[in-house]
Amino acid sequence: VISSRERNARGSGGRLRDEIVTSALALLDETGSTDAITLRAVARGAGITAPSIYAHFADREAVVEAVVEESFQLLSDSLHAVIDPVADPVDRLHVGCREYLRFAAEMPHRYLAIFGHGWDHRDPAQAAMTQAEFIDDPGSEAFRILVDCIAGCVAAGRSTSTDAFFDAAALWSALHGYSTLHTNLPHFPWPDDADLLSALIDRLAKLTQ
Amino acid sequence: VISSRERNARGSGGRLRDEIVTSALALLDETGSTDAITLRAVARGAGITAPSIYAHFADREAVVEAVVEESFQLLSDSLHAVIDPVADPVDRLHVGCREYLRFAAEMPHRYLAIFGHGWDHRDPAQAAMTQAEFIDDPGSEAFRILVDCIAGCVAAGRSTSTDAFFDAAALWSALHGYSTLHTNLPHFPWPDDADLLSALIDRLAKLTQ
DNA sequence: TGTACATCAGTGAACGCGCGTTCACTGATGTAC
DNA sequence: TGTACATCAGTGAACGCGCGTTCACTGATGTAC
Repeated sequence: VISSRERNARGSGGRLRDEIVTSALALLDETGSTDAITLRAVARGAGITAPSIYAHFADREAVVEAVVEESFQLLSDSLHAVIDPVADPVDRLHVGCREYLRFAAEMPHRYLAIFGHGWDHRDPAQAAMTQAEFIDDPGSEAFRILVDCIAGCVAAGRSTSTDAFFDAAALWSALHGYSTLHTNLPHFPWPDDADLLSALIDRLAKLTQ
Repeated sequence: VISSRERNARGSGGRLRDEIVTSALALLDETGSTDAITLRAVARGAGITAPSIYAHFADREAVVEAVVEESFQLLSDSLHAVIDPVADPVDRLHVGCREYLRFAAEMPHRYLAIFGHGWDHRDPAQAAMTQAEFIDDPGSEAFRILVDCIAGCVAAGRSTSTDAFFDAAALWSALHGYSTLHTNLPHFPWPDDADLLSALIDRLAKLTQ
């Protein structure tokens, strides 16, 4: 909570906007639900009054959307930062998956905000996309990386996959399920993290040893 | 919404309790979040006034807990109903997993109420359990069935798994991830349902063809 | 250099709402005499 | 068989709360003359 703040300078349109998003992200991290992102709580955290938010966002929902978008961008950036485009494809796949799990484990609430409810961002109530459409969509960053890694393994003769999209969907499902179950059921006697991850990757990406 | 109702007879302690849980389940099914289970809305649905609920539940949280427990019981019962104990172990595994996905697809909100947030039911803030403790816990019904199916495949020489618990955890993660992603991202160009399920089972339970 | 003014970031009071929970109560029903 | 009474399922008003959103406003700051 910011107790006192100086009024922003004249042309500083974006500054308060960022502070609002930062405050909203903090609320999400603390409480674990986007429901906790109320305009009054966000304003409290940013050291302003609630009506000020309307200069930067249409309504409460727009603030939540910005939070989700920011979180998704952070996930994409994390994955890109960690994947060396010229490294061994099997290594790239392992490193990328490990980073994905790390993000989900360290920022579970942001991860759930992205994939846990809805995914209405992009297009509301529209028909399903084809695989080609989905791969070309700018919002599919994270999944595209996964498909590319598996295709790279196939090209290098390290995977027997005959359908990189299919196997990427299978692996993504497993990564997502492991992440969310691990977060929500900490009492479960989980096997060793690295062993389980390796098993999921090896078997679902059909890697050859 | 029940518009009119007769007063319950004298010794009918459980009747209103059941009607309250039914109303709460309907709210969950309609709105998709346990947050929608408010005492006033539950009462409206049951045709009573909100304070009447306190005769049967300590507070709002107790109602939500009852809803989650009821949902979990339904899942366990569905799995048991569908698994023939004397059938071919590979078939049992497939049938059980398919039923699991069916439950999650047809009652996505109940499924998420069970596994989506917390899992505090059982023991709050307690240490992780050992595998043996978890398997013996009466609340582990669904997972125990999965382990048993895989162990059955191994015993029949149809699986090369050397650690049924490990592989069950992997398969469960994948089933859970596929279920929740499928619910939350209907726009994603999912591969054929049966193909993906077969791939997950075959590879993660290490079935031999 | 000095002053009037337009701009605009942010305020503070107010609205109507649905909520969880409390409290004193009502009135039908089964039972004791 | 008739009547007084205890039981108890359920009511209705009220409380204080935090919420999203609106509205007229204030007051510091940059700019035009």
